[in-house]
Amino acid sequence: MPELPEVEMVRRYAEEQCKGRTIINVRVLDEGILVGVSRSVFVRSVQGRQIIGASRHGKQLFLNLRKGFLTVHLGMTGDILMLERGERSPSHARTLFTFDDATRLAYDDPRKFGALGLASSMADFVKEHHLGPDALKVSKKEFVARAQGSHRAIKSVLLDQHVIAGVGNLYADESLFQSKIHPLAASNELPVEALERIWAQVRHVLNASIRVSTDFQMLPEGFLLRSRAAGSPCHRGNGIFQSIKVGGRTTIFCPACQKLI
DNA sequence: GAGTATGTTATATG
DNA sequence: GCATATAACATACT
Repeated sequence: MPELPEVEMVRRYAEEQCKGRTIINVRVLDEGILVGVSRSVFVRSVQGRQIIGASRHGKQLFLNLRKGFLTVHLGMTGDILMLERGERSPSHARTLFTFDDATRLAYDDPRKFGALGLASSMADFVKEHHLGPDALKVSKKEFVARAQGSHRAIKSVLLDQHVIAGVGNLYADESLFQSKIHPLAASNELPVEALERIWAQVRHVLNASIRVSTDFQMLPEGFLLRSRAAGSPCHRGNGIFQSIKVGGRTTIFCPACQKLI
């Protein structure tokens, strides 16, 4: 599911569905999903609290409680969904929250890479986890400065949540494709102009995806994500999309459009 | 069975 | 200690 645009969709859903509701019961079905907090402290801190909103920093989601924050990271396969009264919980539900009106919220996560926890403030959480600024909020100047601080491949830098928070494997490929930059280009060797282009494309790509509710098929023509597959032709003409590994992650790019500088 | 998957982090290495 | 690279986590699907 989850890179910044997908998490933003979940945030909106959570806010729509949960705002104003009070959690009266918590069932932790799989304790492994709790991070940095014991089951008893988690339950005690959440039970009886009202949800007053939902926030996001990069891929990290926060349910704003009347006091404190319930932190949610969706990992690879996490999702949240509201259950109507009596509705069966999904097969990989890891935690169930019951509200005062008997509806329930399920945290579902087959692969269990996600995490639930507590934080006293978003700033605290961001600091503690050394997260970089949100990919949609970072200024051009700060992005360039941060990218210049690493000699790794630019794609690895985009994926590093300590540099900026929110870009994952798919949107990193898309942003570099739109910027016409090779994923293996050394971050600190890219001209400032190229880094500025990447900054602009990261926001463009993330915003475009949010605009279509992360339905890739609804993206405008010319987006790699509409058909991200090695061997398929680049719509710009010459190239054939190629697959390589960068930092252990599958990377699709067009060798004709994205030349190594 | 092998290979792959939208993420993070502990561990290894230089 | 720092920057970087890699393995490991758990499950489903092709």
